[in-house]
Amino acid sequence: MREHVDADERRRRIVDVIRALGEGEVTTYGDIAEIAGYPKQSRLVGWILATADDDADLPWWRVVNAAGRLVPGHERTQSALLRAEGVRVRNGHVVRAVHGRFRP
DNA sequence: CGAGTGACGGACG
DNA sequence: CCGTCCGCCACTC
Repeated sequence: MREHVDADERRRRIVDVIRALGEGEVTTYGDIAEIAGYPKQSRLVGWILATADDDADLPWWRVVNAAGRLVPGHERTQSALLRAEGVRVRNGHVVRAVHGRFRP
């Protein structure tokens, strides 16, 4: 029982951090995990986003990996959404965000 | 219970 | 830039 609660807690905190991302703000999986209080657990963030419902109200397009690489299979959609917020994207990578922790 | 997998990351070659 | 290892969590077989 304890385990399930902890896992749910982690998921909840991470989702909250992602929801807090604003326009033009780009952050990495690793930073989200760290901000949520679970450093080094970037895979957990990726898993949560990958299994999240489409109507989960999560700005997934503002999350990229440490190299700035866009989500495999969603580059078109993601780059369009990011560019609409003023984020510079090139060759499937975020070159420069308006806000956020991501730094090339 | 162990191996494999994944929208990850960092160290190495 | 690519591939390999290892570490991390959750989940499937």
